[in-house]
Amino acid sequence: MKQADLLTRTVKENPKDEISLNAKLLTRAGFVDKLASGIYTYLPLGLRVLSKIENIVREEMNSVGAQEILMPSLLPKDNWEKTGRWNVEEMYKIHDENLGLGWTHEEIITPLMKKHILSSHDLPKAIYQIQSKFRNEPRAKSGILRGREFLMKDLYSFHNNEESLNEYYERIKKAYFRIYERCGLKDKTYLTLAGGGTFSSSSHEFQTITSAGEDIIYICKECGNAINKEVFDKKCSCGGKDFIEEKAIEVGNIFKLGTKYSKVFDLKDENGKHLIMGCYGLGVSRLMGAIVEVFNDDKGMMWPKNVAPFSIHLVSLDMGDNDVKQKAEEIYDILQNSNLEVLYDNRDEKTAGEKLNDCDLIGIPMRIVISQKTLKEESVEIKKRGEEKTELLKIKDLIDFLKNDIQDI
RNA sequence: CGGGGCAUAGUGAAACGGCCAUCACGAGUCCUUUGGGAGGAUUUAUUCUGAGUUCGAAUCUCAGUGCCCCGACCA
Repeated sequence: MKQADLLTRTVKENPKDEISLNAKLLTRAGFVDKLASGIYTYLPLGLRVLSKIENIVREEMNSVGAQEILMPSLLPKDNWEKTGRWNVEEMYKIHDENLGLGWTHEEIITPLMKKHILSSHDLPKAIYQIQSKFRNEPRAKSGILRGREFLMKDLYSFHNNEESLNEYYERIKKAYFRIYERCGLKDKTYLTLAGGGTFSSSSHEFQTITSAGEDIIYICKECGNAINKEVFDKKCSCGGKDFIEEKAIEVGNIFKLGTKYSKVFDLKDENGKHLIMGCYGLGVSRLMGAIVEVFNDDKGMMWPKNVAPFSIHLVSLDMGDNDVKQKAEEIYDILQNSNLEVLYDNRDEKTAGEKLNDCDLIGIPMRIVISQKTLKEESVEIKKRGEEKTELLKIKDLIDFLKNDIQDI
């Protein structure tokens, strides 16, 4: 992608109407645009990140045998009245229609499964979707961390015995940790015991430590897992004695639903036994916000390699110099042909300072600068985001270097 | 939903009830510039909406709307 053609440009000033760090940085760098409170457009750079996270989630869900579908967002009233969740605050309703916007999908997936799970031979099954959810939040806040419209992965599993559900529940825990690891959040994310809420006796949250978080968790020094405040206040269980209190943002939540919904919609096996369900949510757009909150410095964002909008930011200074310009174009073509994702700053009217500051703000993991100075040495300058160190590298060695080192970025 | 704050150009800010609403950045055109936000010339507004007070309102009053923050809420 040539930066001169990119839809968005960066801005120097923080938006007046955003306080949260993720909103400030994402807005200044042109990743998102706020349309209304808690409602954001994902612009080209932002969408690239969102899609990468989405694909990581998708791959990990597929790896535990879950099958992807896409359910509607516009949902008829009947199903919701059966579960008593039509007149809840979360639900946006369409005036004069018996339709509401989906904020969760048990009411849809459960009756849907009646058509496809015909006997215990069809079990277990795990079905998920990645879809925009709508929630009438009493207070949207913190940029893309808590929105009224947001992207969420919701997975539902169906079983005819506890062992099967428990086994799948544990597999999902592992899959979730692989997702957080691939997003660079492994060291910051804790499995957290949560209260049963309205649904069930067993639920876990995945909490990422950040001061932007809304929740308080207590991390057990002995087992490395955490307990949320609600549970902690009730009983200091888990055996451990030493806890560390941290602010955290909930980036995932898994539940054992039991038969709550299968009973309402009469979803059962051939023996007339109601199926047992599990439910596993993960906020994709919230995860993106959490990553920004964790990885940044005073100059901008610092994307982990797997979710970065591009893996290389190629910057050409001295665009007035034809030799530099020509060489930069050449390098860009070579990188493109090597299937590397490159944002190429080919803007000729921008000063060096502006271009380099944009690199820091946008936060692509590796920066390659070519200028009169480097060209004299037949080299380019390599710098990783977040490191001060720069090194000159002969242009002829560039591709080999990237092939070997791109994994380490 | 309770409490607080804010609303002026694309963005960020300034302006005592009184002259043509000012400045910076951005953007457009022309010229010069290029290793950490460069210089000159020129262009860039329905002061959120509606009512009211006043000779006169960006400024005061009332109502509405929107946004942010704290709390409550929250698969």
